[in-house]
Formats: sequence, structure tokens, C-alpha cells
Amino acid sequence: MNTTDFLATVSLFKSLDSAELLKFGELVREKSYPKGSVILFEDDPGDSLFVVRDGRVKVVLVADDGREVILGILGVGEHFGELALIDDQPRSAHVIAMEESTLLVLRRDDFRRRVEANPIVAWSLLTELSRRLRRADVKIGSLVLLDVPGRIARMLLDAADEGGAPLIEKPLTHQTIAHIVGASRETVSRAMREFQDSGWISTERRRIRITDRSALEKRAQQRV
Amino acid sequence: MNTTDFLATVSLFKSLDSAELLKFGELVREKSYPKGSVILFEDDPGDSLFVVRDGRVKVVLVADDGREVILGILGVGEHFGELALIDDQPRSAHVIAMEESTLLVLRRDDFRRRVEANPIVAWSLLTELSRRLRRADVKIGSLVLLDVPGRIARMLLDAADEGGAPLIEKPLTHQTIAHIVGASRETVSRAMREFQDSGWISTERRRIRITDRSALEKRAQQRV
DNA sequence: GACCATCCGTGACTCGCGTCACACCGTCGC
DNA sequence: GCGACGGTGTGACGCGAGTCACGGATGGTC
Repeated sequence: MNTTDFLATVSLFKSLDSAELLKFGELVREKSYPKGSVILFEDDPGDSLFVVRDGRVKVVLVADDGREVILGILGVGEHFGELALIDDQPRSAHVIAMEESTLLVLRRDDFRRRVEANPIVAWSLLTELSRRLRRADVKIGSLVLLDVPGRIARMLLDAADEGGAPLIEKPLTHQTIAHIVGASRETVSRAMREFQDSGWISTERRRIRITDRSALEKRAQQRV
Repeated sequence: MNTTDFLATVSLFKSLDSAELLKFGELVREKSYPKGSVILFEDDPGDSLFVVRDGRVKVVLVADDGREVILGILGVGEHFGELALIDDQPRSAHVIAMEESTLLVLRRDDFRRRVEANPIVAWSLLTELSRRLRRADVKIGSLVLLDVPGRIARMLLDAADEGGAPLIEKPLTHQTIAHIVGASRETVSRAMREFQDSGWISTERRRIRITDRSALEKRAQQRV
């Protein structure tokens, strides 16, 4: 798939006509990152928007002692780095490649010019930021109101919804889940084991299948 | 101050010329809410944007058992409810008047028409949503990486920065702080007492003064 | 003044979960 | 095959913080 066709599948650009897409296509550079490499650092001044062309990246905050929180995992077609384009503030988190990944990079000035010329993109951006804000608020609520197993249950449901099927395709190690829900690896292990013993989920070669959705939903309700 | 002049002070509208302001002024209705009343409910379909004209409101999530998290407190000139206008999703939280408050209400269709006619507003909105998203992410980080006193310290610093001076003017009860940082009232009491005994803060008739900023900042670093 | 509603301070007890420690896999490369 | 490595399972232990149960202070209202 060439770049223009790919851009047409990205939510941010999907309502653009082909002439516009072509223009955007001309402005992007393509760049590859090996697994584990840091794509951008918190506090850096930022002037680019990135679209995941291939691979998977995580958005993380890390504490001085190395502990980390995963704010989000982005796959093909998703984008990051737009905040710095909008408000000129430094980057708010690190972004790290979870696998070998290739990204499309769009520079601030180019992006702004195109957005001003084309309010549809501005509206897509608004929609996208709204979605993220809602998710962030839900996450804050979970962290305060739910215990760790509850947060894991909710997270599994979210991950499954994303794929459409009650099956989580992407490899999710316990360690990764721990970073997402704000818990320790061991606690995640224990909770997953319990879910499995209760027959709520099953794992088949690195993938997680949800076998009792309503039980998980119940567990993910506010407070046990 | 009349409505138009007031709107000119609101960040969302501040880059508009007076003709535009006048148009907006004609579209809003004014509405009052007694202390404690619920201005909007989570899950309601929403079709209005609200601007705080007077008073103070809190945005909260509440669990079935009544425990609550405060996502934000909005004062004069701040606005809420725009998400539902952008993405047509139901409201994501309750909004409750903390004091007798009066709000300006703008309906979805009117708002959208004005935004389409005037991209400056769209850009202000983007800036505002970016700001909130950053704050939300920082909050998620705090919840996972900091202990309760650390979160309180950070919250005090934020509140102080908002006012410009090292003094928090608005009454903040321990209970309220507890809801903001996701802790119990008792724990907040103990932490505040400790801060006070260490000479980091002092309280003078309902207001909190920060007397040792750097100590608080240190306490608010990742992990004790 | 008396009375009420809020708010704050503090001890005692409990428990969820983080931490440490170690054992047990698969799977990959040589 | 053998080691190395990344991932998982599980016990033991300790601590932060929630909960319960008070008592006491402050301020507003009649």
C-alpha cells in the first residue's frame, strides 16, 4: 500500500478528498525504529506529528527509579505527538517502540498550514482528543475506585472491544498489563490466574480469550 | 459586567472580535443552580456547553456505593460540556454546583454553526482540550507513581500556581482534597498536619499558604 | 445564648498489594 | 544437546492507607 492510500485509512485524515491526501502524502517522511528505541522523550520540545505506519508503540511516564506507567499503546493507523503541535508545549511523555516500527512524520508548520486550509482535519482532531480525554477520565476513575483485579478486568474488556472479537490478538505480557493498570507483575499474575480458574478467560498461545464477559464486567464494576 | 463583556474574558472566546462576541452573547441563556444541585448527570445525552458565570462547580465520577472522585473544579470563566458537542457521546461525568452558581448555556447547534463560521474558536478548543489531556495524564501518573502525601503536595502546588501567588484562596476542605487526590479524609488530615508541622504550609482562616515550596516539590517527586 | 451542621484530629485495627526470593517453564541460538 | 533469556507461578512478609469510632472546634441561625 502506498503512503497516500495508507493515509486514507487513518482516522485523522479519512474525511479528506484524494487531492488533499496527496498533499499530505508529499509532506511526510518515513522513519523506522528498532524495538525498544525511544521515539521521543518527555520534556523535549516537540514539533512533529507521528502516524504509526507499522508496528506498535507505547506512551509511557517513567519515575526516577524506573517504575513506569503506560498511558497508551498505539498500533497501525494511530497517531501521537499532536499535542505539542497545538499548544507548543514540550512533550508530555516518552514514546517507545514495542516492536520494530515504522512511522510517518509530519512537521509542525506543514501540519498547521494544512489544518488551517482544511477545517475538516481540525474537526477530526477535536473528535480524537475528545475520545482520549474521556478515556483518560475513565482511567482516573478506575485507579481510584477499583481494586487491581477490577482494573485488570476492565482493561481486558477494553482491549477485547478494540479488536471487535472477544479475543485479544496482540501479545500482552503480565508485566505490560501491570504497567497499564498500575500494579505489580506478581499481582497481575495472581489475578489472571484467578480469572482463568473461574473460567472467565482462557489463554491460547499468547492470546487471551474472554469466555465469560458478564462476569468480568461485574468484576469491573465500581468496588468489589 | 454584561454578558458580552464577560464572554470576552473567557479563554474560549477571547480571540474573537466584538461583532462575534455579540452574536455569541445573543445565543446564550443564563441559568442559576443552588449549592449542591446536579447540573448534569453522567450518561445523559448532552447537547449544551456551559460557561461558569459565577460560582464554582465540580466534575465528579461517583461509584455505586457513593464514593466519589473529583476530576476537576471549575471557576468563573471556565467551561464544561464541550465534549458532548464534539463527539455526540453521552456525558462522561456528573457536574455539581459547589456553591450557588450561575451558568451560561449554549446549545449544540448554535455552537457548531458559530465554530464552523469561525475557526478561531475551533483552535481555542483544541488548545483547551490539549491542556486538559496533559493534566489528565499527569494525574494518572501521580495516582500510580506517588503515595498519598506526594499527591497532596503536587495538588497544593497546582492549586497555588493557578492563583499566581503561593496562597490558595478558595476554601478546600480536607474532604474535597481527598476526593481530588483519591484518598480518605483521614489520611489527608494526617498528611496536612505533617506538612504544617514541618513548616511547609500554614493555614490562616480557611486559606492555605505555601511557605516552603521547594520542600513540597521534593515531596511531590516520583516516589518518596 | 443554645443548637445544629460542618469540619478537623487522632487512635486502633485490618487488609490489599508491593516487594523479595526462588522455582519452573518455553523458545531461541549455537 | 545446553545455556541464556523472557515470561509465569507462588509463598512469606511488611507497610501504607482505608475504615471505624470517637471527641473537639468553629460558625451560622433562631
